[in-house]
Amino acid sequence: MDVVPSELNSILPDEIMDTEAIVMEDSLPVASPAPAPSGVDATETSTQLLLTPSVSSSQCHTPAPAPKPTTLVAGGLQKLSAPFTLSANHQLILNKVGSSSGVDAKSHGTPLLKHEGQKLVVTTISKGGQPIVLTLPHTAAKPGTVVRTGDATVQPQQFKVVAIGGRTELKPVVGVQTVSTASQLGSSSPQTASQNQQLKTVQITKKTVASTAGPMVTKFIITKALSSKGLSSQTSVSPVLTGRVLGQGTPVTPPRTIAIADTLNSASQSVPTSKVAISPLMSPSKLTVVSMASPSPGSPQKTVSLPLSVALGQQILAVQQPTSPAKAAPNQSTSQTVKPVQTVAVGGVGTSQFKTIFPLAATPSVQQIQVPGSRFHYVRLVTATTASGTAHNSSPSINSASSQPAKPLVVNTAPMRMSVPIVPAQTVKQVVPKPLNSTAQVVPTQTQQRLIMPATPLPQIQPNLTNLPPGTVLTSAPGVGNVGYAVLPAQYVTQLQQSSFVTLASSASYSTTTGIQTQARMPLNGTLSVSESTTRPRKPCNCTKSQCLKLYCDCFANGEFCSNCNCTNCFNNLEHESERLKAIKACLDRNPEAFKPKIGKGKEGESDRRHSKGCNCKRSGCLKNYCECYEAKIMCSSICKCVGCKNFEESPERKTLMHLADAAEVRVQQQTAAKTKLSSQISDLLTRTTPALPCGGGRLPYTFVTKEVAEATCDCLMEQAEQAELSSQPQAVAERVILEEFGRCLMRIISSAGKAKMDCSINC
DNA sequence: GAGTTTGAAACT
DNA sequence: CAGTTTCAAACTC
Repeated sequence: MDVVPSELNSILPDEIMDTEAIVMEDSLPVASPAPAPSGVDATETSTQLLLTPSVSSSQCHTPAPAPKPTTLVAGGLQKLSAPFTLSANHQLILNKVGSSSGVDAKSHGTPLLKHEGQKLVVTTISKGGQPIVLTLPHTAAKPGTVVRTGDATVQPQQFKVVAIGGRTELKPVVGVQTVSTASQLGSSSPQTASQNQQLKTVQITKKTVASTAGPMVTKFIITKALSSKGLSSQTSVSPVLTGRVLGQGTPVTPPRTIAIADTLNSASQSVPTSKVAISPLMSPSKLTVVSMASPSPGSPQKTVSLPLSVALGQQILAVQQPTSPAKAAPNQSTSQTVKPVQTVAVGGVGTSQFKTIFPLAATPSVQQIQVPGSRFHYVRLVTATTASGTAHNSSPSINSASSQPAKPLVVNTAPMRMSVPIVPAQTVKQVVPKPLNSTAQVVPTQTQQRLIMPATPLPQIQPNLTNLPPGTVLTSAPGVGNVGYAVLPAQYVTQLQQSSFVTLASSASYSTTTGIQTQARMPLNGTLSVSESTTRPRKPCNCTKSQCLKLYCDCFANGEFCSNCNCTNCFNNLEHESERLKAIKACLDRNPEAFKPKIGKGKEGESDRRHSKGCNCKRSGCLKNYCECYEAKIMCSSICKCVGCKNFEESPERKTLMHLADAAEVRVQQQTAAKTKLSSQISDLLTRTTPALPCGGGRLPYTFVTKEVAEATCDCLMEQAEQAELSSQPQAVAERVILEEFGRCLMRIISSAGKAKMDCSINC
């Protein structure tokens, strides 16, 4: 992976997004959160991972030196406590427990995970310059509210690494270890394979959620198949993050370790890398990284190879593919079979999103770009610089990589898969990337697995890196070196990859997609499943005069390309990328925060969410959707300039409206439930009435109740009725006689059916 | 579905 | 910064 120049980092934002938590609900069994050690800031939780450092060039072919925990996260090790745990179903769970603050995310050589409010930032800037950023939305504790980590009432923040592949055996985890136990790694840890490498520390720090709504749990799911042989192969190719799960407070969970490979330049051609582009999330979301490595149940080393280079929040999450033992051998010629890059695009403001990460066939690296002041992180896609320099040199040193930040960037044209979100079908576009020297091309009907990126250099955009539209992904443009970017909304990246998903799903070796989809349907907070939230169709715009290049257009305002909209003369697409970029710049010139979410966190003591600018309603009373506050289901605040506002807490009008809305919603739910039930009953009925198999079935052949049989039965009943009438029988007696006849008819039918069935059984 | 209302965005 | 115009969504009929 190439290195982002330090000077660039200095101008990039350290804030990724200002949204709600990605995932706030965890229904999966997890280890109990370890109690925070004494002295821990009760308002925060943290998890630190001990990572192996990048492998130097000399280490690629030689055994790595003994483990050497080199860096610990600022903020005090004593605050570490949250472990990774690996559940029985291959789920690596990183519980957030104790915490510290003041983490310097830009400390080179210090990968770290920190949480700021609802924002969980996992930043790894190794010596190789490879940053890892995991960002979760803010969830700042309310003033005066203290939630103690380890408190039974507080659910743990979690990172979850799930291996999907049907493995029955857990691999020993190597690599995840809290700092407090770092010293144990080299001496007592059985996962000695990791001892050959230096250790890096990753800290995950998150303030404990203290909202009145109750503790929230952030769950980050990374699904990966376990590397078949884990560490043994990783030592030569990629740095391995090693560690061990702390058993603090979780005696039932045996300490396990996980090896997380760290993608570096040295492995850029042979070590898979995953990327995730994530748009700001306003509501709980889950991110799942699907491992494409085939499971290796027989692996002697219970090791999870988890390449990690992740950026959350409208950005790129780069995750290195697990390096299989064989493929990770020093001879990188065998590494071509490794699916390298995964990209996840989680887009959409204000909606829960669930995206999956899929491997790319190519091996582009990811450059994490942090823009100061921006809520977004940007990632530049780069391939290994030159084949001779990195691809074939099995041991490029990390330092050398970091010292070459300005390598020419070339988008790898090899087939690769990128983001594969669960998106509404209507948004699906299949795109076939063109060669690098060509412009972007969208081919809706083809399914080649190449990613096309707009090749347009964006000199006019670069000065405004801090305010690119949500979901924008900066990718390297061919032939322009580091200064070339292509701007893609994450949503579009998502669209680009849809075809890959299909192909992926059809591959036996990537059967994990089923699991992902299953997870995607897991309910969040018991209200809305991820699937529902992500598959909710984006409202199409109807722009006619703005060309969808002004903020009037919701698509454009949300940083999305128009897709299946009703707009006319739309320029909000790749075909008009240059115009679009100009429009973006124009908007940013007018308002540098034009693409930032309007609904953000309010001042201390105020509601968690409020309109950033406030509304200016005059006639609606702020009780119609004309009002942006009301539309966002938030109260008007002091910064609103509305007239006759009725959108405040005690407003009787608002309460009435809310009640009506709730009632309507209940009715809709009831109707939906009724429809579902009815549909189920009909389906069941159809199943029942489906002619049973003549042989072997437990049911009688209902087909015996044919029209003729029914008519004959009716004749019999009528005959009984006539006889009763002729004999002047009382009505009650007549009815009884008719019913008895009906019973006899039924018995005959059943008997005949049973006999036929029996005969069939004999014949069969 | 057409027409009206509304308020944000854009413009002056 | 204020006033006006433009625009598209929300709303009504």
